[in-house]
Amino acid sequence: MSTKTVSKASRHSLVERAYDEIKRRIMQNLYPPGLQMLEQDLARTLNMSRTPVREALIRLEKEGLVEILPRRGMRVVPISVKDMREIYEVLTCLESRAAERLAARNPSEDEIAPLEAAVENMDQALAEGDLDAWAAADEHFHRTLLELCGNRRLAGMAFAVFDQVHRVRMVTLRMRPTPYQSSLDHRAVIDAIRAGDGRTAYDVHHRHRQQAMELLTRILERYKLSEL
Amino acid sequence: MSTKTVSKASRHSLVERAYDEIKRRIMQNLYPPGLQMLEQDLARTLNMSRTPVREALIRLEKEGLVEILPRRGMRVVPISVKDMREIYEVLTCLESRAAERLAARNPSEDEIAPLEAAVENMDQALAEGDLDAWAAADEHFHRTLLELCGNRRLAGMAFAVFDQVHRVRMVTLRMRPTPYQSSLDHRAVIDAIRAGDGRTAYDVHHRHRQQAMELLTRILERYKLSEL
DNA sequence: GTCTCATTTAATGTATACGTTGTTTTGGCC
DNA sequence: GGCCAAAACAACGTATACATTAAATGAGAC
Repeated sequence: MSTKTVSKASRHSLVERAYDEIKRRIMQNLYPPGLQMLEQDLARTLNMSRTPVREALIRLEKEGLVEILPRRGMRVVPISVKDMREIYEVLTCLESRAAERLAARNPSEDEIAPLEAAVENMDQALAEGDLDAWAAADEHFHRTLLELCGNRRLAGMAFAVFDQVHRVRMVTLRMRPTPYQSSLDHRAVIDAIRAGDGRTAYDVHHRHRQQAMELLTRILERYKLSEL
Repeated sequence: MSTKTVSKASRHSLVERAYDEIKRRIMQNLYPPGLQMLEQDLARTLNMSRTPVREALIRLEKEGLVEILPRRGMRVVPISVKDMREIYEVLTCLESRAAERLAARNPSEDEIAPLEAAVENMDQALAEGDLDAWAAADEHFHRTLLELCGNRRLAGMAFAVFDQVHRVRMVTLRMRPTPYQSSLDHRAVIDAIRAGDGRTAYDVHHRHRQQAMELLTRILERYKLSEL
């Protein structure tokens, strides 16, 4: 395998490619929870040597997506109900705080626009019965909220746990009742942000996340999905 | 450098040694903020090849202690006032939630004992005028609170940011007024935990962290410590 | 003197080599 | 047939090799 074969305009490093690709496969459930794979096999699959794969795996382990098993390669971390609750608890804290913070710093209408747009997309997707589009728009709202909050560390940490439950959200998407409530909640948060009312933004979003967690918990238990 | 030279009962891997050692040097300010160092030099210093050093650096970067500068090695991340506020904001959220959670799950007296002991040590250290011992005991209280809270992810994330400000706490330790208030706050949290009063535990600890942040901010600004 | 561009240099990013060690398999014994 | 020890194997952890490329250097024009 000559290094010249990498001709394809890859201004990205191999580590980055390995990282992106493995992460994508995990998030899209191509590498399902519990899957074990050797460094060698990953390297072969990705058409590179073990070195960049190892470095990508270390990053993914720190993000909680993967577990490095000495001498047995890596394992895709499965999410139990308990894990899910842990993650949502963290998300609840951090995102609510983000909403509060954003309200407190009185953002311009331009900054709020993407939030508004995301909620519009959620409603439209629901009207069209396109659950995948709804999920994408909802995720976009949450991510934007975090990006706007002005605390990079807080946002980064929330993103990490968000990615950990992405798969669970996708799998359970069609097991939950139609999520009409979400855009109502989000609009209420936006209103509070516009009004500069941090307290309300915090409370509304906090309740929103809390309820999402309870819902997911019930679904996982009802469908006996002990590990995802 | 033969691999057999590693005779010294090191059941730890080299990556682990590199990680621990570099982290220690950063936290103890032997590698001060802003310091740049090449992988080569680190490897030479630690008496190992670049491979384990690189892997350790990736971990440290994910923890926010170090920045990997492509082709220029690593840099010890300096903490600005803004960073400090970001970190304390995250700590405030997460730790308060930990306190609330711990109160809610009604811990046994055995579990509470280490918290109690930590506060005792803080008081004793203050009585003896031993600020370093006070800082250690205070840190111990905060860490124990997180360990007991029952949410591993929450605790892990809080630990990470806690480590990021450790250096700042140490440097400013002797610039702040004698911290008599801390043990009062901590005892109030313990009382609330004992009473199963999550709300109070949350509020008291939240205020405690918030005030610590304001104090640190003022100190950094007064002493013109723009980056630590 | 300084600005530009080619050349050189140095450190990296990645591949490969290799010894170590945990695991599996084999063969012998009961 | 089942169990245990020893050998074979496999994968890793680490070291090393090497091509790449960003940065530094220097020559030449103005």
